[in-house]
Amino acid sequence: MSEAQQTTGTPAKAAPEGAAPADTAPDTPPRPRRGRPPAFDRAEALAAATRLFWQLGYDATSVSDLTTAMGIRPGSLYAAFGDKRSLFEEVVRQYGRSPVGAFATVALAEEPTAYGAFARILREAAAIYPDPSHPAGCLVISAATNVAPQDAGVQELLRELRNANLRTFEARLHQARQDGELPPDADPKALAGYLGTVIQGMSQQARDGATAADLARTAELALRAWP
Amino acid sequence: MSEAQQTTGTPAKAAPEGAAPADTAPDTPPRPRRGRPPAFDRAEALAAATRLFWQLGYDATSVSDLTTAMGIRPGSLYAAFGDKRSLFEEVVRQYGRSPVGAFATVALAEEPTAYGAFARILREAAAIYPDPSHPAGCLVISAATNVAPQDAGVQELLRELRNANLRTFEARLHQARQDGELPPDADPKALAGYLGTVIQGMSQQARDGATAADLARTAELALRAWP
DNA sequence: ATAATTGTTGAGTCATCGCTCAAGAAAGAC
DNA sequence: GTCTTTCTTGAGCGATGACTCAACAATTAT
Repeated sequence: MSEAQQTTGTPAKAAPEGAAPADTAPDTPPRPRRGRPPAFDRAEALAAATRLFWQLGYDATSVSDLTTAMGIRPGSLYAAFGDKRSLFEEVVRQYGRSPVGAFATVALAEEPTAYGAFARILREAAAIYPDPSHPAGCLVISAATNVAPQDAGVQELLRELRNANLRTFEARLHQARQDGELPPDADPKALAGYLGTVIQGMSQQARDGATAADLARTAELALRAWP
Repeated sequence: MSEAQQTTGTPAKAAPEGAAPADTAPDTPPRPRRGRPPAFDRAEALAAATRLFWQLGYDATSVSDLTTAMGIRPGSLYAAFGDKRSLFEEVVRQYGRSPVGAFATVALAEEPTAYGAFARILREAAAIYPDPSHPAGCLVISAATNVAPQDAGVQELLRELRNANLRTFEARLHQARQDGELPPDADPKALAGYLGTVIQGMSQQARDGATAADLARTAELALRAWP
């Protein structure tokens, strides 16, 4: 929810409008803009930045890396995205709306039972995390684990997203207990913590070279703990 | 096993003898050294470096951070430990010999059954990872997840340690199946991957604020998947 | 046309990075 | 004592970090 916020004391002129206040228009309305048009595709540049942050993490990705991968000069980057931190936040927002970043939310919304939802989440994680079409693992889990103290806010941002996911898991499991899908002595918070632990572990395993088959076996074993 | 190795092309003069070729003498033999004695306690300095790397990770820990925490000047650090990379490798070696870093190896050596060993490992991880007497989680798991490309070797070092642990797990489980402790259709590699996944996830959870009680419940749930 | 607006460019800012080195200080050897 | 060895010190190295800015280019508005 938090917006841009400059690191230095400059009077905040960056991040003109981007994709945040899209209101009710989901796609770019063909309104002709005023000045010189951008020479690069904003979505493509954002995707390139996403790949870099996903693979290297926030701190290890330099602005020089970013401008090279995005095919633009620093001035364009700062004019279009604010600063490095704002760019990262936009990357995280977009990742959360992408299929790869939202598969858990989608499964929770679509599956009628809690078991069905979490079984699907674990099995899809096993397929998605090692998928070679993108960097291994989950960006939210692994892109800001080692950060310098001055970038602690970035670490906190992702940590809060992870813990919010845990609370969503817990709420769904609480509902399942009320529905009688889980026994009355089941512990929603404990089960949510366990499932979150397995998911985060699977992301790390994928980054360490585990294959989709490896993770699929892990997912099936993990599901045997279901009450 | 690899020793020092300079990053730049200088003819390698660093890391005089440190603690590596300790031969058969486990403690420092009281042999009086020749020149000016060091003005700092090497073990204490190493412990301070360990805390920093453990908390921030390799890249996010600067040499300036290190010298401040260790109470020495850069020249002393480089004379005593080689370069930043060698210092980190020594930190990792010492961590692997410490109680906190070796609890899994100890449990595997001491427990007669595989189940006993892995149940103890999960329960001890639940107690150790969030212990406030040191940084949260496991240094080997979390100290080199986001590293710049030029430090990829550090990432590879810890990754290899993690994968070696997985192979140790797998060997112990293979033995358990041969002993009849596990059913003939049990899959040692899959089970090792699952247990490693849970352990790595618990480390991340501890870094995200999970308490010892939280992780203890996770450990018990994880053990329910045992064949 | 001219003005206003927006984007790009390339050179450049200051801070910090890992790291080095000559000079001096503290010990044992002689 | 003097010599040799080892460690500490403080200044400083080149490279890279995130970031800025004046000048120019490309578009719409009038």
